[in-house]
Amino acid sequence: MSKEFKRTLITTALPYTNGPVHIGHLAGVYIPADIYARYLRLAGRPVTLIGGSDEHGVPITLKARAEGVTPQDIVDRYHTLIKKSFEELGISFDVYSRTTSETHHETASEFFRHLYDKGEFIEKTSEQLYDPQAGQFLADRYVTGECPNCHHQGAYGDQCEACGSSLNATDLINPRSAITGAVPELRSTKHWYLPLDKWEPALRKWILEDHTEWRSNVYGQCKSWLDGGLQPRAVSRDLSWGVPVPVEGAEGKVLYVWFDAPIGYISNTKEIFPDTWETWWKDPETRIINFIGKDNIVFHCIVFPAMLMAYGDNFQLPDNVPSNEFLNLEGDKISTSRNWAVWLHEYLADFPGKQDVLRYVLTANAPETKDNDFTWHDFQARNNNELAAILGNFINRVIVLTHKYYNGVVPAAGELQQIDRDVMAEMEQLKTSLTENLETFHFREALKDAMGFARAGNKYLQDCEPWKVIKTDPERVKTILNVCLQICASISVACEPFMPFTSATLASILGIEKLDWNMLAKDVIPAGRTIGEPKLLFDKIDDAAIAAQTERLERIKKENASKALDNFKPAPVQDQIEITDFEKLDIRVGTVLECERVPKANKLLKFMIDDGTGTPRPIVSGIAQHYAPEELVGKQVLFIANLAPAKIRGVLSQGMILSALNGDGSLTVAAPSAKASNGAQVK
RNA sequence: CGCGGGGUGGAGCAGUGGUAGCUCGUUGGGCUCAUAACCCAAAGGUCGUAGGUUCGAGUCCUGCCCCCGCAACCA
Repeated sequence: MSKEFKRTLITTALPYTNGPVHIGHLAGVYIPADIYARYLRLAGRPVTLIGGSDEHGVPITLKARAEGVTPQDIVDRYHTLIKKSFEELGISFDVYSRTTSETHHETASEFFRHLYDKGEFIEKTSEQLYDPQAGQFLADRYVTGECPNCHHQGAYGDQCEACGSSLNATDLINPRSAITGAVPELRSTKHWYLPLDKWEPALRKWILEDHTEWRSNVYGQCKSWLDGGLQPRAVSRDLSWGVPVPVEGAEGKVLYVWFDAPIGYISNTKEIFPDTWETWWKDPETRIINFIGKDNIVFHCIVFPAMLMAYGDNFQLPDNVPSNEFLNLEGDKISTSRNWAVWLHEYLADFPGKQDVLRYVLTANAPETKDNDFTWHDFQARNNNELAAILGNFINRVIVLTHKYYNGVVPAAGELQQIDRDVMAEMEQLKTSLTENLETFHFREALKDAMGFARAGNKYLQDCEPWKVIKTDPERVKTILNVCLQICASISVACEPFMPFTSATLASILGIEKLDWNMLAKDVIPAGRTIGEPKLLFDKIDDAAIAAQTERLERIKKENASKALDNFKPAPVQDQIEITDFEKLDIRVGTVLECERVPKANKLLKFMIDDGTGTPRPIVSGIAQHYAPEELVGKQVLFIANLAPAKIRGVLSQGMILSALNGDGSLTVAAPSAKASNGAQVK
C-alpha cells in the first residue's frame, strides 16, 4: 500500500452506446475519476485518464434493427453525443476513443490470439438455436416464444418480461427467430471459454490478502464470488457485430462484449501513446485505478484480471477499483428504457454554464457507500445554500472589498495577529485532510474540506470586521484583506478537481496563471497585483427552473403508465382447442379467507381460499408486487381447481388464481362481477 | 439458514473500544462588506433491536427486524 508509484493510469468504465449518459453514470464513475485525475495533475504527478465508448454487443444490434438503421449508425450517434457532453462537463479525458476503432480491433484480436496460442482457452461445443433463413446463430435476445413458466407469448430467449424469470433460449416453447420469424433449429456451435477457476488461487491472494484496503462493497462482492467457486466463462458469441474471433473456423463469431470492452482500456492507451503505451500497462511502477459502478465489479476484479494474468507479459493488475453504488432519481431507479433519468446533454442545454453545480451536487451526494437519491429540490438547495451562499458569496465579499478600499490592488500584509495565524493554521489542516481524502477516494468528504476554506474565510471576515476597522485602523485592514485574498487563492486550487470552471474563473480574477496543489494554504498573491472585477460565481436557481424539471419527470411518469397500456399488443391466439379440452379445466369461484406473504420471496402470496368444500384450499400466487396481502381478503377470485398441486418455495399450492396480464406487466386479479357461490364452476 | 451493501438528531452523512460529530434545515440573537447572503447560540440522537464480551461499545461477538442490489421464487 505504501508503495511509491511513478505514474497513474485511470480508467473509467466504458459507457455503452445504446443511449446517452445520465447522472447515474456521472456520479458513479466519471466525476469521481475526473476529480482524482485532476488532483493528481495539480499535484504534479504523471497521470492519464482513459475513456471511450463500448460499442459492441447485442442490445445495439437490437436497437439498430428496431430503428431500421445499422449498428454503426447507432454507435456513431451516441458516441458523438456522449463524447461531446463529457467535454462540456469538463471530464478531462486524455483520450476518449471507441471499441469500433481499428486500433481496438487489432488489440483485442491480438489479445485473444495470444491467449489462444498459449492454450489458455477451453473449447466447447454446444447446441444453440440457428436461424436457417438468416443463416446465423441466434443470440438469446434474438429468440422469442412462449415462456415455459407463465406461458406469456412474447418472452425473450434470455428473460421473460412478463414473469421476470431468466431463461435459456432453448427452454422456450414454440421459439421463433426475432430476425426473420423463422422456426430456429438446434445446431452445434463451438465456443472458447476462459477457465476462471484456474486463476482462482491467484485472484484470491491478490484481492483477499493484498488488497484489504479496497472499499467494503468491492471486497465483499469479490469474496462472495471467490468463495462461491469460479466457472469457465465463454469469451465468444455467434454474432456479426463485434471483433471477429481471429481463429480459423470461427467465421460468424465475435468476441463476447465483456471480453472485448476492458481491452478497450489498453487500445485507447495505445491511441495516445503509440510508442510508450506499454509503460502504462506493464511497468510495476505504474498504478492502475479502475473507476466503475457496482454492476461492473465482477468484470474488473475477477474476469479482466484473470485475462491479464493469462496473457502474462508483465501486464499489471489494478491497484484499486473504486466502485460506487447506484444513484436513484426522485426515489425511483434510473432507467434508460423508461426514460427515467436526468440526461447529461439535456442538463447542459437546460442549465447552460452550470456544469459545476451538477458536478458539485453529484459529488456531495455520491453513492459511495450505499445507493443514494438525486432530487431536484436537493439540487436547488445545495446550489443556493452552499455554492451561492457560502462559496460564491465569500469570494464576492473579498473582491468587492478589495476594489472598494484599494481599487483592486492587493494590499501588503503587515504584522500578523493571532487570528490571522489561526486561520492559516486552519487552512493547513484543511489541506491535510483534503489531500488525505482524495488519496483514499473519499470524494464526498474531500469536497466538504474544499468548501471548508470558504467557511473559514467567511468566519474570519466576520470576526475581523474590516468594514468597521477601516474607520479606526486602516493599516490593519490591509492585512485582513491580504489574508482573505490568499484564502481565495487556496479556494481556487482546492476546488479545481471538483469544479474546474469555477476554479478557472476565480483564478483569472485573482491573476493566477497556473494552479498548483502546493499553492494551498500559502501566500501566492503578491501585494501590488491588480485583480479583476467582481463577478458572481454562482447564481441562485429559482423555483421555476426546478419546477420545470420536476414537471418533466411527472410527465414521463404519466407517459410511461399510459404507453404501457396503449401500446399493449394482445398475444397471438393460441392453437385451436375443442370444447372437450376446455372442459378439462375446472375453474371455480372462491373467497379469500387469509392471505400472507411467502417468506423470502418477493413475488409470492399464499392464499387460503374458501372453495365451498368446508376445507380451506391453499394456493400460492406470484402477485405480491401488485397486491398487498390484506387487499384481497374477503374478495372473491377465480381459480383453477384441478391443477396438479405443486410445492413453491416449500409451500404447497393447490390451484392457480387467475389474473389478467396487462401491457405494463401489472396483474389484475379476475373476479366474478357480482357475488357468486363459493365453489361455483365457471363455464 | 442463499450472497453483498446499509440502518447514527427533520434530511444527507462521518465516526472500527475511552466524554456522540459534520453539512443542510429549524428557532433565537448579532452584523451590514456581500447574491435577505454572513457570524454566534440553542433546540433536536437511549447510534434498528435483544442479549453478550469489556473497567468502558455506535465501534467487538450472537440472535432478530427493516431498506437496497444480486440470486431464487411467478402453477
